[in-house]
Amino acid sequence: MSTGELAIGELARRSGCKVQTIRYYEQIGLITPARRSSGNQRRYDVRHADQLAFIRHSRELGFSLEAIRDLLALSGQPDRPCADADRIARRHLRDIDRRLHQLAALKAELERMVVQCSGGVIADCRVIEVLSDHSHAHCLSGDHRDPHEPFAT
Amino acid sequence: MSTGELAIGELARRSGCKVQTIRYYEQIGLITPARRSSGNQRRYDVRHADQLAFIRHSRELGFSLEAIRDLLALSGQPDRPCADADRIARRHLRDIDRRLHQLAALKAELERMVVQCSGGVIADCRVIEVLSDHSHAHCLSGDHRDPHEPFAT
DNA sequence: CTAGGATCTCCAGTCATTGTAGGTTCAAGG
DNA sequence: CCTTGAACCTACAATGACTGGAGATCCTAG
Repeated sequence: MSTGELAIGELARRSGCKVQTIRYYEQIGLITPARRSSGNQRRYDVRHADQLAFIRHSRELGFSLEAIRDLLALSGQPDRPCADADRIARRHLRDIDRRLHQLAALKAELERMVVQCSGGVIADCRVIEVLSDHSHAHCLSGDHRDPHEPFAT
Repeated sequence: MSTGELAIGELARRSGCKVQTIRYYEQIGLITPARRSSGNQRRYDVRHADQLAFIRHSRELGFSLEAIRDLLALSGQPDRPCADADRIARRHLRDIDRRLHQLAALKAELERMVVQCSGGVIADCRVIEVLSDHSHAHCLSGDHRDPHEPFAT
């Protein structure tokens, strides 16, 4: 097939998205549905590759799919003022900034914990002690993150 | 009731966890199950408040429930060496640090996007343009975050 | 005794995917 | 033409860490 059309696997390879993810994006209406082959397989063209590149880059920058949906709609209307896109980006920037401060505070506290750990037994361990501390007196800052924020480790 | 026992709502109020969250923690075996009243309601004592304080503080510091499970087990064995607790904390610190760098890079890119937006129309909007850029040529750093990381906005 | 707030269990939903099971299609090699 | 086997299809379950709701029960103050 050299019609210039891409199968989903090829699109996935080029865009860096997984096959499943592309199908998911179609399912939630984030991308326009693909044309189907006679055997019901998805066939894509270059517009889809661009859309996916846009989405992927936006995701890499931490935009939610909802924000990306707005941004995509915006990008399809070149004549409208860009205040909306700017507003979305600025709000996102504020969030990033807030998170950055939170993380910095957490890092400081963790570092103090770890540095002070004497390498002895649990009973004397600063790590456990700090975590156990009801009063949070060890914290330099009350700037703990919102418990709703998803995190890891 | 002045037996020193707490109902779940009182425990929630004191610990800052939501009632639902406490039940959830019990369900997944993170905290020891509460004694039940004759009418099947949960009754807590001070040990539970301590456990929850430990969990909450750990969550605030970004530890996962799995890490907290390990930490809790450790904290119950005061005679064992604290190397394990230290190792968990250090690994978490590395993660935080990595995330901090990623966020800083994202922030820089977003700031460039936003600053360059001329306030004109979408067609000239740098925000959209940067997001659309297939080549990622605008990025100062290739240090984009792992798309698996949960994020917002 | 009654009112109402607190609690109970069970289940569904969130977000952004990822993974699996079981079946179909496609393209190339024999 | 036929067979392989990789890639594709749909549909559904799972992840993590909760949150929220429905509908029933309990507890306590008045």
